[in-house]
Amino acid sequence: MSKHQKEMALLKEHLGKHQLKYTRQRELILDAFLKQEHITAEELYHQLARKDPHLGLATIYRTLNLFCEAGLAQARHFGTQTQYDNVSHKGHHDHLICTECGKIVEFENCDIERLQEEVAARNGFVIKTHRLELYGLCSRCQH
Amino acid sequence: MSKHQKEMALLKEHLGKHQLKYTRQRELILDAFLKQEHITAEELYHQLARKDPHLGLATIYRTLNLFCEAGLAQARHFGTQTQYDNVSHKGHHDHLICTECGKIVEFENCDIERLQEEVAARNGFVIKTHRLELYGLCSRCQH
DNA sequence: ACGCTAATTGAAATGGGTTATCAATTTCAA
DNA sequence: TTGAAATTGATAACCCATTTCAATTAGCGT
Ligand SMILES: [Mn+2]
Ligand SMILES: [Mn+2]
Ligand SMILES: [Zn+2]
Ligand SMILES: [Zn+2]
Repeated sequence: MSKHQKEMALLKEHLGKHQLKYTRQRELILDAFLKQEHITAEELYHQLARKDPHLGLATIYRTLNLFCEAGLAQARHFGTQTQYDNVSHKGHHDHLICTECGKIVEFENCDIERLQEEVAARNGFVIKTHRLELYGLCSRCQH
Repeated sequence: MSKHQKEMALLKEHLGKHQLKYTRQRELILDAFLKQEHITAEELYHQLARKDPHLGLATIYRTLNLFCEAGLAQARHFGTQTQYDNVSHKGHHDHLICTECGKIVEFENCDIERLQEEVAARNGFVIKTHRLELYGLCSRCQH
């Protein structure tokens, strides 16, 4: 029995509802994707090149977008590329980014998260996702 | 005396500090930019095409990036394009975005801003800018 | 005012990430 | 098993933004 029973079931449910097919490529990509917390299409492409050198980059993109629609993944534009977050990993975090050297620090702050919910509620919104990025200079680049 | 005395002074200060020049094009773009709350490079390009049909799009991009460095503007990737916010117009604000109907609510929350500073300080960063976007469903789209 | 040098410009080419196209292949329900 | 419909991989197209480069211009020292 596979380790990712639940996610595979979720995907197959989505496929069934939309007359989509469960292909060898989708299985391959799903397996690789679920091992990650978050990954880009290019990274996944290079990882999978070993298992199947003929797997196309377009298929990776198509499949990751499919995962988003099925609720398995969540796209997050980061810098120039798109990160696809594995929703089944619970580790939400935000980012501190040094505009000088590119250093990135991940952080989590539940007070901020709570205040975001309050702001949303005050405006009648229900938040599904969010992005918080702080740009500045790291300690090394301040001099 | 121009209406945008303060912003022009800020720009000229930045130019002086970096051996940059005050050109006809930069003056033209500054005037048009300061009339907006936020605008894309393409929009500005079309607006200014009437005043100077030879003004190049590359110059618009270069100048808007210059404005960002001088602190007059703030770039915000929104949808597929980049919005350049006029900092003097509204001051800083963040966004609540409905993923269903596209409704956008601007908000400001100084508690969140303060906590951001704390997170940054704890990691040795000095924040220059940030972006906070909350995606979800507005009250109308929740049904 | 003049001349020099470095910054700036416009037009066009280039870039990077993503999506569209399309003929060949594969899935899966009948 | 069969065949319509979905999928695939290779590649072209996209789109916004940046880079290139020769010609022009700004602005300092004289
Ligand atoms: Mn967060
Ligand atoms: Mn803010
Ligand atoms: Zn740094
Ligand atoms: Zn809505």
